[in-house]
Amino acid sequence: MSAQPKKQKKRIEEIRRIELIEAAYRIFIKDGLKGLTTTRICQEAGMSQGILTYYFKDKDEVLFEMVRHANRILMDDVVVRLRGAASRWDRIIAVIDGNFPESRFERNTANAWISFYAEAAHNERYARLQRLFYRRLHSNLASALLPAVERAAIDSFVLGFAAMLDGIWLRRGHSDADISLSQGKQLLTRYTENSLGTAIVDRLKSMPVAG
Amino acid sequence: MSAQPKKQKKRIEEIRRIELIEAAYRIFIKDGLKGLTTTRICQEAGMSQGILTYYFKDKDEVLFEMVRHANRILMDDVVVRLRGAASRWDRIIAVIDGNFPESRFERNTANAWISFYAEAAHNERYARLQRLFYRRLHSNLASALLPAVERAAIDSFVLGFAAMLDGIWLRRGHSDADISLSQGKQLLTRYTENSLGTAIVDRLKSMPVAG
DNA sequence: AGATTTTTTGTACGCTCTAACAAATTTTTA
DNA sequence: TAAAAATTTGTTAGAGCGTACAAAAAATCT
Repeated sequence: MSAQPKKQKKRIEEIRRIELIEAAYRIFIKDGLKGLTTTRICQEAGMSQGILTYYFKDKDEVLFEMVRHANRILMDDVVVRLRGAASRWDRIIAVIDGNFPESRFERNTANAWISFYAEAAHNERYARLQRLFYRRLHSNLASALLPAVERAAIDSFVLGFAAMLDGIWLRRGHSDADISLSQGKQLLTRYTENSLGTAIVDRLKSMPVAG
Repeated sequence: MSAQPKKQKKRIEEIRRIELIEAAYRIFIKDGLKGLTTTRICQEAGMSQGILTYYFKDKDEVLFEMVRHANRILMDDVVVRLRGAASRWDRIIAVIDGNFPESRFERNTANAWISFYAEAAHNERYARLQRLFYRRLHSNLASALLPAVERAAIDSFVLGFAAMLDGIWLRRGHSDADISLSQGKQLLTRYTENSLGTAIVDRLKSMPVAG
């Protein structure tokens, strides 16, 4: 067996896996975890049912990869914005804006993630992802605050920040009309300003990011 | 047909319905909506399977009544505290304390409600309940604020309040260790103080509730 | 009271959906 | 063209809901 076919095989396998993950993602956004059956995933991907367990151990593995995929889409947004941030305050705004992507802040996406949260209560793998997401948020915010705010205060601040963020998405799940993108951002920005106080906010605005 | 037997029938029917609803509630708190199968509900109630559709139209009706029952348990707490509130500020504290009942602020209960939120995305009856819950919260807070704060400001405040409240419960669903009861109350109290400002808070503290 | 009817309770079956697997078929590779 | 890989089709086993029906109990009637 030469290297060529082996590579080819690997390539096709990778392609199929990605196609299935993306198909699962589309269904996830449309109907949440509830709509995700093996049959529907394969159908959405334009393949026959049995193919799923050929490329994945089981359905759970697809869903797990799909959630990582879905999160990466959101996180890439944050990463790009963080790069463009000049001041430490801009970094916080980058986190806020990144967590409210124009094109994705809508009912279906919100509900999809809520269904993920609900599932995480019974699924340890999902729960671990959830913890990872939280640590990332904490780390992103801490990196903007750390020299100006002490650790304990940061922990408490992030706790409230995350709660407000999740709560806003939760409400968006009710209806697109209940809360708008700008209202969401405003609530989080105000929370941040109020929690930190004007003195620290002013300091953050004048502090460059380079360590 | 005399009135006596007819009355008797009504009574037994009501008893059985309540027994089933309470059984469903116990399972709901333990395992969320996911754990609620007809078989398990009847088993928990100490009855046989088929009984459920004799007293209810279908499973959905039991679940619907169960959610109302579950919400009433939480709301009674709020109502009692509201009665005991002397100042308008005390009414806000009553809403906060009532939404964090000592005995029920734990992982399982939180996750049960999250599973309800997830379901509401696809179930119009649940969605209507959700809206009702939100209106109640809005009304409770507005009745404490209305003379001192204008309508538009109240709407925005309640939006953030609800988001923070839901977000805190959501985090409690992750783990009992992530956030404590007192931390939760503190976050909401601080949010309220910061949003309204010390001037208004002071006014509310000195305003009696009697209209 | 004894028979008859109604109400209540318990059981069993059928239908649908789903995940996972196995066998058969097609396609690709050597 | 033979072997290997990729894909499809069909099967199996299990869970859950709802319904139909059987059994038991209670109420009513004569």
